[in-house]
Formats: sequence, structure tokens, C-alpha cells
Amino acid sequence: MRARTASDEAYTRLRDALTRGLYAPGSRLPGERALAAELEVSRETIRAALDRLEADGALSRSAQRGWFVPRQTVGEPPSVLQSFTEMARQRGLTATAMVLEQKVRAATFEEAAKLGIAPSAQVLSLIRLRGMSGTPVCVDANVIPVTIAGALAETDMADASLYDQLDRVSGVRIRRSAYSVQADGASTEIAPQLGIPVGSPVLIGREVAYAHDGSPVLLGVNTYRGDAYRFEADLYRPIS
Amino acid sequence: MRARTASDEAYTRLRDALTRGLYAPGSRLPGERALAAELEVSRETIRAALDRLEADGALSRSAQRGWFVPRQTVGEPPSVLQSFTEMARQRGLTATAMVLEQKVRAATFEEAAKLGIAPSAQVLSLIRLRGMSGTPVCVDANVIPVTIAGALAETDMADASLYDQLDRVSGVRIRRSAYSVQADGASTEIAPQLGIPVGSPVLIGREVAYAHDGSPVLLGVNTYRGDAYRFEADLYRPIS
DNA sequence: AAACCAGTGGCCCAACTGGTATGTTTCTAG
DNA sequence: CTAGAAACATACCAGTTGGGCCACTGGTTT
Repeated sequence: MRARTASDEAYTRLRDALTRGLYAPGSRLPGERALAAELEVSRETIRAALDRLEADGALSRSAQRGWFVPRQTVGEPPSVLQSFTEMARQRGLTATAMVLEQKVRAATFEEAAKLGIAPSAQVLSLIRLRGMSGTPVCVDANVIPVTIAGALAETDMADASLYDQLDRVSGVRIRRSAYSVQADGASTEIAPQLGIPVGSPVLIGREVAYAHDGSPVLLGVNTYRGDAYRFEADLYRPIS
Repeated sequence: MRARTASDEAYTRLRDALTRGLYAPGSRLPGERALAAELEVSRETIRAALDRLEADGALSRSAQRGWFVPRQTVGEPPSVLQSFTEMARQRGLTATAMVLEQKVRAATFEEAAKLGIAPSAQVLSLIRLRGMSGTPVCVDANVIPVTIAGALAETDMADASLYDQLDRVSGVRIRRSAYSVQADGASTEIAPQLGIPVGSPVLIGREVAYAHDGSPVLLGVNTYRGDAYRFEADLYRPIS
């Protein structure tokens, strides 16, 4: 076991100064050079100590600006686009997906219009039954032009994130989704798939997803069990 | 790989604020000095970020006048916070509101926690039946601390926008709302008020609204008829 | 019509900051 | 005694800061 090193010493003294509240939350510390002089060690040593404090979360750095004492912030979850898979992972659950349909067909007139492709152009239709840790939660129907998703037609989409696969296989990254949600009763077609009585409340989410360049990439209709899903968003009010 | 600089940070934050519609199209941004103060960086740094945004076409400058958000942005309408009244007006309908309850009572423990006030502090409870052009569409229940809404307790809230009244009477302007929506069946209490059978699908929206300074202002629970309302939002996927 | 004024972006600058690289000294375990 | 790790010293770089000053704009006052 090594003796107490100079950077250990510096680390302890800095940490104590912080816990004692010597520097106010949100304030900037003296520069590394000044700190080094004050503690009578070299700059490299002070930096080693600062690195440890950053790893502890007791300090945060900002290049060319200085070291700052973190403010205790009340977490404000931003309005962010999450895939079903990511959502499940965040909650410690496992997302599953069973493929109900995966075939190439001609686009309907409405689909073609929304996707900005020629009417009756080829699209990949992918319908999956999605669940969290086993129990079915959502019927997820997606339509993607084959020009974008050609490779996906043959890919095994069970238990995979569509967003991830689009990125990996086709190199298309979703940037924005226009989303609308609506409450309705479960149809005779969907109710048995979700294991609920016909007419039970379901949440229907309709999505048009766009790539980074603004071109439409996919249409989605997600039918969630009403008691198993909640849609969250942050809305901003423009400054008039 | 370069380190993330302060101006990168400022650029990203400004761009996100713009894509989220935080500043209305055609409006002027706060001055460079004010922006710099708000983002806690120096003016030169904010200017670097603004220059990049101008190059992106996300902002346009006018010397000696300010920075402006271009009128017609390329994209679709962003996810923006609209009051019920504004929404109706946009569709050429008239929003009506009938007051079902308007009284001051003690906050529940949960309400107090969400509003950041002392448990059992006084709050104004306002429950209204909202309709568009006559037909009932939504039961709208709101809870506001009396310290904020004191004057509203006596105001006639029929056919008025709560957001507007808060601004006018109490000088509080809503900037952001954390919103969640969920499908459920109409309860025996609410079904007759909306004129629908018990168990019919309804969309339940829960809102926590925040003022400009980030302090919570009101809680809302809106119960919409499933067949009469659709919730729309744009979601953005963070750039990894 | 003219004078004034507060506020704006445009521009410049010296001082300072952390990031990085290099080389030297000091200490200590083996 | 020696090899290697830790600490020290120095220098340079690009980004940031907080000033100050300017010309101009839009309103208000004279």
C-alpha cells in the first residue's frame, strides 16, 4: 500500500472545502494555477485531484472556462423521442416484439401522399405485437418505402428496435416525429391480440417520422392498451 | 475528437429552443447580452453560436435591431403549448366553459409536492366543463396555489382562457408544461357531464405548468371525449 | 422638424482558462 | 542500487471572458 500521495492530500482538502460550502453552488472555482499555488502543489497534481472530484460528481468542468460547483437541479425531463425499446430499457423492462406481418406491397394513395412517394410505389408493411417483459402492450404497424427499407424486408425484426435497425441496416436516422394520440375503443380485430375485451379503452398513436434532412421516412400506427401506456411530452409556449 | 466547447453547447441549446418553437416565428430574440446572461456565457460566445445558426438558416440577423426567427420555417408546426381557447379559435370554433366548481381549499399532499408548496397550503380548485361551439368536449380540472391565483378566486371564469386570465390578473405567464396523456374509460362521475356512456373511451391529459422562472404554477387534469379530441406533438430525437 | 436617448448588433482586445505535450526531478518499492 | 511511478516545471494552444467603443435604429421629447 502506497503512502498518502500529494494528489490524495489535494483531493481531500478540496473535497472538504466543497462539503464545507466554501464555494457556492453554481460558482466558479479559482483557476487551476491559482488552486495549485494555494495548496502548494503543482498543476498536474491539482488536475489529478480535480479529475477525481469530477468522477465523484462533486465538480464539473467546462473547457476554457473553469471548474464549477454543480447546482442541485430539479430534473426536468425534456421532450424527447424514445423508441419503444428505449422506453422499456429505461424502466428496467425488456421489450419484446412478435412479427404479425412483414411484407412488401403497393402503397395506398394516402400513404403515398404522406410519404411523398409515387402512388402505388412499393412499401414495406411491418406489423408487430409489442410487449414489455412478456405481456402484450401494443400493436405496432409501420409502413416504410422499399427505397428506404429494402434491406429490412428480409431482416428478422423480432425483439429489435425499428429505429435502431433503420440506422444500422439502411443508414437512416430519425430526427423528428409528428405524433398524434387519440383515445378509442379496441376494435374486434385488435382486442384479441392485446388480450382485452372489445371496446376497452386504447391509446392510438399516429406517427410520421422524418430523417435529418426533413424527408419523411415512415408512417406508424401504434395501438396501446389504455391501462398499460402513458404518453409524455414537454410543451413550450412561444414568447409572443 | 475535439472537446465540446461552450459555444457548441450554446449553439445546441439555442437550436433546440428554436426547433421546439420556444420563440414564435417572426419574433425577435432577446438581445445578445440578455441571451448571454441567460445561457451563462459571454457575449462573444453567444455570437459564435448565433453565427452558426444564421449559417444554418435557423435565424436571421438585422444590424442594430436584433435577431429574428424566420417567418416561414421549412419544417412542420413544432410542438407548441396551446390553450383550449386558442385551439378552438384556430379551428374556427368558439370555446365555451361552464364553471362546475370554483373554490379555495387545502392542497392534498400530492398536489403540494408537485406544486412545491407547503402541505395543506391553500389552493384554488377550478373545475370547468369545456365545449366547442356548444357540445361538451372536456372536463377541465385545475389546481393553483392561492399565492399565485388569489385574484382568480373571485373572477368569472366562464368562457375565459385560464392562461390568459393568469397573465392578465396575476401577471403569471406559462412557459412550459409537462404533459402526459393516457386512455381510459369514462368514470360514472364524468360520463354524464360529457354526455357519453360510462366506460366510453376518454383521453386523460395531466399537466404540470411552469412559469418563466421554472417554478410550478398549476396542475391540470383534462378529460376529453375520445371521439372529439386528438393530441398532437412534435417529438425530437436527441443528436447522439 | 430637430434633438435627444436608450438599446441594438459590430468590432476589437488583453487577460485568463483548461487541454496538451515535453522534459526534469523526487521518491520509493523491489 | 535501480527501475518505475509520481510529482514538478515549462511552454504553447485554442477557446472564453469581460471590457470598451462605435454606428446605427426606433422611439420620445423638445
